[in-house]
Amino acid sequence: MPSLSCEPLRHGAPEERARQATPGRRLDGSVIRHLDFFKELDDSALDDIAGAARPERIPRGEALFRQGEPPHALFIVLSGRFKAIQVTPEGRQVVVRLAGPGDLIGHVSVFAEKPYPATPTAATESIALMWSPRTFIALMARHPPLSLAVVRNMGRFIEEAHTRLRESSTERVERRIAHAVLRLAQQAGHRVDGGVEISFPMTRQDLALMTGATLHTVSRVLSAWEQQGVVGGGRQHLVLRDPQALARIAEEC
Amino acid sequence: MPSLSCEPLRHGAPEERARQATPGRRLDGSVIRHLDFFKELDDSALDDIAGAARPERIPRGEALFRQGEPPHALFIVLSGRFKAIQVTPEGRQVVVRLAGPGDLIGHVSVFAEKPYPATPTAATESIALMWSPRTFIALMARHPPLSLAVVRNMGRFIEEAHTRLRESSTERVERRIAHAVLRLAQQAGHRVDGGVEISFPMTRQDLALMTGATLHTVSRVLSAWEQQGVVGGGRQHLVLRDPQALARIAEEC
DNA sequence: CGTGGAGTTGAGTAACTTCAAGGATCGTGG
DNA sequence: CCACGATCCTTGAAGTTACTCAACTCCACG
Repeated sequence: MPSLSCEPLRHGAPEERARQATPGRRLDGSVIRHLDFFKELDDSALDDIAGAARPERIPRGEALFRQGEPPHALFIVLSGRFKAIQVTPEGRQVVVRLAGPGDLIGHVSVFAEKPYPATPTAATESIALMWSPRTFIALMARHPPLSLAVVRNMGRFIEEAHTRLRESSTERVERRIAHAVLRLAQQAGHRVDGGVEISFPMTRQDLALMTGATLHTVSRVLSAWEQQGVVGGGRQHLVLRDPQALARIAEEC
Repeated sequence: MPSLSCEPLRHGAPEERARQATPGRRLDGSVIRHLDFFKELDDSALDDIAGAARPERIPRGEALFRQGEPPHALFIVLSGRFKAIQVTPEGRQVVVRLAGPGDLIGHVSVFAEKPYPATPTAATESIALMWSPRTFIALMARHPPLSLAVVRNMGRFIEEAHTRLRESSTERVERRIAHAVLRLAQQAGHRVDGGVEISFPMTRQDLALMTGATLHTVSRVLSAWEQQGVVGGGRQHLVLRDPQALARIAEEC
């Protein structure tokens, strides 16, 4: 791992965390039953798992935790969206990941017993469940299917990382952006008349951070696409008008 | 996932696999006890795990399996080195990973139940243990610490992927190469007089595939470093003469 | 109605790639 | 032992992509 010596990390705005933990009674399995992640688990396991969790509401713009902190918890997203931003020692940023309902956050650090590698910020108001490392590991030992679910989830995770890695080293910017937009549409798009809309605020800057391009290049590319009627929308708002055309741009032989 | 429609994948040379499975008796825990990966497991568990495995000897240049195949097994490296090469739909290659003793191979696909995403080729003569998916999943259920070990291992995996992802989108080629070489030295270097030697054949081409650069650029960069006395060696052979200098190149603010 | 975040667009340029040609090193078979 | 083909490596020159720098517009929101 590269040292952090070069420059003190800046962790975005220094706002205080004032998250709201819903107080009171233990949760039951019903809050997580619908999530794909838990589909192999039976009701009593679900109750056990949910019962050990603490729910948190995270307002837009707030972070679940911050890069560099020791991993004190792991989370699963119930609703909303997070973008995980990693800051390099030189102060550059990268969006390493987007997470939506059913995605685990922080598990990698918890299992590896290493500091969180990125800061996951709520892109929209979100709700997540939280467990302490020990609690969760105990749950895994108690419910083997949970282990398997974690492993499967991490597998998908790795696949995505490798896909992006491959893209970023073999593909030109325009294509990378096309892939990123298609992935976004798949993960977080909903149909509207005349296209698929990305259902959370997405700036050119974000797209740039996701593709390893600059804000400027992304803007130029999107402008060109807009003229061709491939995408639409403006200001933190993206609509895919012609997915086929975009797919062609992404895959062109 | 991008479709594979563009062009039929070429899988390198069409040599037949003539691997040698050591025949005969069940293995016992002694073959895996020394591996870091298994350090949380007790002797009876180790015997159980090793006993269910089949050892394979893989000569240099042979593949453990091929990209696109359904995952019929997962492996752990006992000795040797593999490089996992992914071929893009357009026919470009990327080295997504290097694996040495104690590393799992194929687990991601097995758990995700998706085709293998890359072809791991032995960079030197290697020995690996093999399990069928069902066997291994049963072992995990039987030995919770094994699950945990898998999860931890995948965690490190993800971290590395993210590090590379970040590097490849924020760093210039020279630095990416510096990081790659440092990582190599760390993972597979041994001290020799006047430096650290990478202990398996490593071509400029490989380095290029690992960093998303071209063979030519890598060659130029290494030539420059050689003149400065930072690295040495030739033809598939790399010696780090001045790790400090390289670290400076890699981290420079 | 002004302020700031978000986006656009142009001009210049650096970093890499591509193209091209040739040199070094290895293994193999005569 | 030497010639050979196959890899691997080097280096120059030309060409491109996408970045940097810079100025400007648009819009939302207080």
